[in-house]
Amino acid sequence: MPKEAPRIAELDDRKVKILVAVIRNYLETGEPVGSRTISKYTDLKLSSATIRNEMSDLEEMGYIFQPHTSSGRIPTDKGYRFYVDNLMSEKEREIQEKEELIIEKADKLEEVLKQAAKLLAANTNYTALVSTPETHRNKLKFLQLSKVEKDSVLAVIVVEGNIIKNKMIHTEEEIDEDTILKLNLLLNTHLNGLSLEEINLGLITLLKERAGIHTEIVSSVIDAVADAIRADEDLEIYTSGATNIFKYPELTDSGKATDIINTFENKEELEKIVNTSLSENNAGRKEMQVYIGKEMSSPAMQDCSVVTATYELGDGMRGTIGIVGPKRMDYEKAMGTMKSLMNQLDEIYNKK
Amino acid sequence: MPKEAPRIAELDDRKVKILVAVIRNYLETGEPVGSRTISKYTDLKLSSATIRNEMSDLEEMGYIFQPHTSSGRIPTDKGYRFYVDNLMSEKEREIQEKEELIIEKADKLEEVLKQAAKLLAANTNYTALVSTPETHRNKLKFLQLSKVEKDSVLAVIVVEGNIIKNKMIHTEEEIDEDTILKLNLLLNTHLNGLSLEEINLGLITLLKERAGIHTEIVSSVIDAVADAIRADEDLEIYTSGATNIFKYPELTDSGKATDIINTFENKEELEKIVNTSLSENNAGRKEMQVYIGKEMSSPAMQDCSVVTATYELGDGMRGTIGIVGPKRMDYEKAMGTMKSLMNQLDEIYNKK
DNA sequence: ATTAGCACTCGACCGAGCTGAGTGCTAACG
DNA sequence: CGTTAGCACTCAGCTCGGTCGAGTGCTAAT
Repeated sequence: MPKEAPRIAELDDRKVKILVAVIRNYLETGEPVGSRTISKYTDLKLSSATIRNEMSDLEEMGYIFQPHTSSGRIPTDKGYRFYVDNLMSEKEREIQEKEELIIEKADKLEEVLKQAAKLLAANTNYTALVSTPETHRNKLKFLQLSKVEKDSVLAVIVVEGNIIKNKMIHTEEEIDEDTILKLNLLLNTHLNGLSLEEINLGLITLLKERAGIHTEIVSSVIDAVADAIRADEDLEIYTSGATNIFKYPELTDSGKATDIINTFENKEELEKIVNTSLSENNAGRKEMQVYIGKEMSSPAMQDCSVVTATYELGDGMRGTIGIVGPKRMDYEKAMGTMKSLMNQLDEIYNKK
Repeated sequence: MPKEAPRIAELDDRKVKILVAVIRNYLETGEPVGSRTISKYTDLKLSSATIRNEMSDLEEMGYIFQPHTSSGRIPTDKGYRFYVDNLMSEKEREIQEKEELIIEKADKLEEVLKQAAKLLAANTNYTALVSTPETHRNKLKFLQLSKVEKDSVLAVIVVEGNIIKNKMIHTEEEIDEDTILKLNLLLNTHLNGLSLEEINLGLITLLKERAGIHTEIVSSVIDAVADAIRADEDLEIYTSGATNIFKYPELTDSGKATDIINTFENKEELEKIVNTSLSENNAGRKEMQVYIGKEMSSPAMQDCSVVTATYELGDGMRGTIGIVGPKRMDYEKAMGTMKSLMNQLDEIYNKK
């Protein structure tokens, strides 16, 4: 959704310098920045009056604006966008080298992700957001039914990437060991190696026909298994450091913070962000996305920016990691820390 | 931790009536209540002056206090305690009948609990808190190792209550099917029916000795299984409606809300609450506990009250459900809704 | 024992006035 | 012609004093 960055040509060198000065300053202080400040802050030797003229131009072009008449300027979304797209290479690299996040290798992916979120939040002072990977393109690796009790059968399903699913299936009547054995064979020969999304309703009915034995139980067990396989809607999203947003006054006032935290509690909104990030990444091949203010659909987020990245675990499972902060967040730092984290995840899961 | 309720005798009838009036009024309005208000609000025909005298007494006894000189009174923790312990039977019953929460039966316990939290929060306008049950006293019902790949074995463990645990075990060298079969037999004969806490280190070493085959792999596999069994520290706590606390001005100011929400993010503090509730319930046989302000250890919670209850799923698994709100929360309603919810959980899991 | 009355306290609210940061415009300057 | 100095103007934020009203404590009368 981020529009193509405006051609640099639109702004002459001096305007760019002034714009950067405004933005940098605002990022630091969080307060509107005036012409006088800039005439000192920058190396270009110009009086405040001149700066004022230039700023007036910049305002007309939509890069900055005044919150009220005769106060300093602050960047617009367009201003930030320009900054993010064109003007932040050196500083970022610098930070990235310094950052040293250390993820402890944990047994469960879930734990690692939670930890990653925590680290990210702690290191940036923004809110971190991590989604579990989508698995529906993954291939079935192992499937087994076991009789646990007279009337219950446990289905264990392992897909590539060692994601394990369980389903306890209650049966009306007792089901004998022999049938289970046959079912195991049947299911394995037909489903093994298929990706989860390939296992659809058509295939299942076909399977039932071939089953040979046509009792109710068998059919219902197969249904249950199919259910479990398809139930990959368990996309979880963890957040950490939600209260960090209270550190930024412009988000604290008038219930904005409440709205934002509510959004964090509400999966659907988060999913949108995660998903656009995933698809964007898929198309664009950029490793990180930045969404600024209105570039996000969610109304509660209009005063925020989000930096997202897509992580990829060897077996093609992809998930999203995000940092949510105020629009005046330190993009360099956020992106630097993010990159550093991605590198680590890479090391853990892909180098092996 | 809640102290024994003061004997009613300490307060004569009239004082009780006045105290109740103060509390009820404050619960509704959230503002200090004065003598004049009460002289109207109650049926006892007394002038404000008399009320003032009585209130002065009540203040001396520690049931109410003035936020600043010459403003109305608000209840102290002691006041609330008295109210909760002695004075709220009729209204509660009434509400409880009206409440109709409907939990959809879901496959996974986890989902049901999350849903319960959501319902609770939505219905009360407070924050809900649900812990997954502890399982360490549960008995092992089913254990199975399966070879998934050359170098990995999957352990599936089912305990009473149909809690399923998985552990993927990577082995250095390939392990043959035969060994797995033997291991399955070994583990099952020795561990089946034991409660998780009975499976300790001693037992495991004993088991290894009896194993007969003494290769490294076997030993490491057994260790991994034991690990998985003991790893019941995955006590999860879900919260819902965290931002509801913003609805109560006395919690919103001066970063209190932030502290509270932070506490919600932080498991350890929550665990404390959950655990005291569990043990309290164990001892006292009361179905619900109320903790008011300083009765909780967590400093961030000193301005809150919590209503907790312990749910019990057939197989002896117990967890805690809580409602967190301001001290001036509507205890009747909270307890009523809670009770109603517990009844439903009971129906789902215990009536079968 | 209860009540009416009175003086007093104190937070909340409101408007006035001041200040300082910042602007836009104009005229002068190199 | 771009740049600058100067000036009038705007406006948010702060402080100050005054008023208001709710509420109390105390005393004297019932």
